[in-house]
Amino acid sequence: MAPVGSVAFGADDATALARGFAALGDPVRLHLLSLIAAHPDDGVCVCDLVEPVGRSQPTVSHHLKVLREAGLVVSERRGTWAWYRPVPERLAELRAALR
Amino acid sequence: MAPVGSVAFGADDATALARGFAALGDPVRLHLLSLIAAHPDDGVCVCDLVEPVGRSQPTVSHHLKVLREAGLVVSERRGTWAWYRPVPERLAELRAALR
DNA sequence: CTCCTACATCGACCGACGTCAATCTATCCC
DNA sequence: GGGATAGATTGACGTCGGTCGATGTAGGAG
Repeated sequence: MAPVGSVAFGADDATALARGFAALGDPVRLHLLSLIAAHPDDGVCVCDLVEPVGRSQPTVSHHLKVLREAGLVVSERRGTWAWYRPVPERLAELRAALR
Repeated sequence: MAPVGSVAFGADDATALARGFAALGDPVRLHLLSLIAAHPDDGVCVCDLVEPVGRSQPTVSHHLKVLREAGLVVSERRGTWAWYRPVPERLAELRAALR
């Protein structure tokens, strides 16, 4: 992925990157991501995310969807519960763009 | 600044970080920043930014203001023209948060 | 099958955002 | 001063995004 400092900067790259950064551009989502990234291996149950961020369950679900569609996290169903894990490659991708 | 993966994640930190990432969450601003960051030393004249991004002059001015208020760039007047330079420390700050 | 729980989706509200035309401000040149 | 140019600001418009209550869906327990 082309870094921000690159002279050549395609519109496609910009859109893809912007999508990722936009997902990080909300305090609640940043908080959610920090909670999820704190458990990279086993992941985190959604039931443990609602209370810490102080938002309603639908709102949390909405933000998780944004993070999912931005490729920053992945979800997995374990019985009744949904578990979320971070996608470190995507984080590295965005980090690499900030050079 | 606390990384995303940190357990302790203050609301203030989250807001400050989100502000920065939100500024990066738009293709036009990402494009502008890439053009500005391509000349870290002398900076770039606004007159050389309008045409490449394909937006009106007021729109470009608006996006530059967002980047400025997010701390990602600084502006300086040189006679009739305004020159913008990147703030690498701020970029590093955001990059460091993505760990 | 029925009830309960966990999570997603829907609908609505409202404020924020991207965009441009028009205008204002400041600087330069004559 | 007067005119020209660069850039910021304003105002308006349409869209997007965050939020919640209500509802839908799927799995577990009995």
